[in-house]
Amino acid sequence: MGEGAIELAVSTVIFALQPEAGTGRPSIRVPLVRRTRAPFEGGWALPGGWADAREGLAASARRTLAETTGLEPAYLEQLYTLGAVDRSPTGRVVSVVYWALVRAEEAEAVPEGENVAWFPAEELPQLAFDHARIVEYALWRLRTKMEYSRIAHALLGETFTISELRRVHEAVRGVVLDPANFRRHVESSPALVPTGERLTGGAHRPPRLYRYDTEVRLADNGPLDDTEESR
Amino acid sequence: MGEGAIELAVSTVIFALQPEAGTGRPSIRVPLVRRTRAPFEGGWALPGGWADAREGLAASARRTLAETTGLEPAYLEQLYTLGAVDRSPTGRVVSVVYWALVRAEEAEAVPEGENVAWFPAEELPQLAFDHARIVEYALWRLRTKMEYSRIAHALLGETFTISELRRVHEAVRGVVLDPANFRRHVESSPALVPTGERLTGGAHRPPRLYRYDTEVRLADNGPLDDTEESR
DNA sequence: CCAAAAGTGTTCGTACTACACCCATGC
DNA sequence: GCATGGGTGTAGTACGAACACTTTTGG
Repeated sequence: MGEGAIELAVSTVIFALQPEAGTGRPSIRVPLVRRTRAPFEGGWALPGGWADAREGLAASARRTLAETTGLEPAYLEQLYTLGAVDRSPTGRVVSVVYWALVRAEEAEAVPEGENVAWFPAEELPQLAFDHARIVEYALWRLRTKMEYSRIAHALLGETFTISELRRVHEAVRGVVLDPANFRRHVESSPALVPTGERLTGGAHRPPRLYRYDTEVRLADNGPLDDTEESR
Repeated sequence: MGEGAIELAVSTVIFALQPEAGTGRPSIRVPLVRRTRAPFEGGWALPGGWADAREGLAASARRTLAETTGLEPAYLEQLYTLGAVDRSPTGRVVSVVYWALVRAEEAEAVPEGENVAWFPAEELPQLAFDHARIVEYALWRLRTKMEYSRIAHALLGETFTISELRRVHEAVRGVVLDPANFRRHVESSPALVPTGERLTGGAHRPPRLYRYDTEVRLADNGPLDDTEESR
């Protein structure tokens, strides 16, 4: 036993919401980086890099993310570990994949260029390795988890209106939600606390602003929660 | 970058139902193996071993399982990848952990001895490394998933009665279920098909036997399903 | 016939859906 | 004052929990 021929990599699927060009409606976007080395040199791939023996896996994810895109996600969770024998043409690579959510404001700050660009999650270019399937899985996970947990707020700013929160759900889950029922649904959670402030400057009745109680965990990840993950 | 100092291991948490000694009610059991090497020599640990560069991760899980316990699980799914820097005293080890279900009949066939033994999932001995937390997480996952998927049948034989299925749910989820409502609930699934046979030999009215349609997937694992997993 | 599990029927409460309606603000 | 999104009220419905009741076997 004891085999040294396996290299360990870490990749992250990052999601952010950005207003669509035509309509102003938010849509899911994913940042990709251009590969500067073979294999797939010049092709698009998920941000990531090699795991470092001196740091935990989540720390590696955060570090490689910062190095390649400059992003520091509000939410980070392990997704899956891929280890098919033939997934890299250069040798045996096992990838621990994370998925992350960043707030719209922070996503803006990423300097788009030749090496980093945001793509609509539904219209990705050809991706290196098995990264296309990874993104697909991450998207499925995001959608599934948004239905039963409160991760949506990791895509928003510190405070937000109920409409903004609803539009996040609508964009991610691809549905249209009844404003009245949605309001009651999220207001029933004690984690959603009104700030007392209102959002002024809009064209109509100024909506109340809310924030999430940070004491309450975003999602129930079971006994393995807040270990090296979950921020 | 490119760091070779990380060793990659694979472990599996296996669950089976075995009738309790006192009452005849089924209870969740986990097989553990005795460590034959330092660190934690002589202590109990999860079955596993080193990943082999020539096989996929799930294949490594199946192989190490067969080598250490002789078991070939009916259900196998990736659980989590642990990679804290200090989780092994001998160096940096990253473990890809799987969880599995085996049928009661197959669990019987495992020769208990000095090196392998079944323990009630709630009363485990001191475990090596961070394996105690892993089992806790796997148990949480098993319970959560049993509520919304149909994995229960992986703990039963080819055919089974609705009562047997209900007792599996009761044992795993630790609840008492109404037989009438449970029946209606599972019968509403088209994947549960009556064989036409009845289980005779009991003391009372012979119940109908059912089996699961194997065409239907056990659980929705999203786009990453039936890759190298899910048998 | 009796005990006990198999299996059916019915009621009740809750939670979600749909939608009617009032409120408050900028223009 | 009117258009529009913010916010409240309410009736209809689907689904699960509780439980009474009938059926079928072995002893």
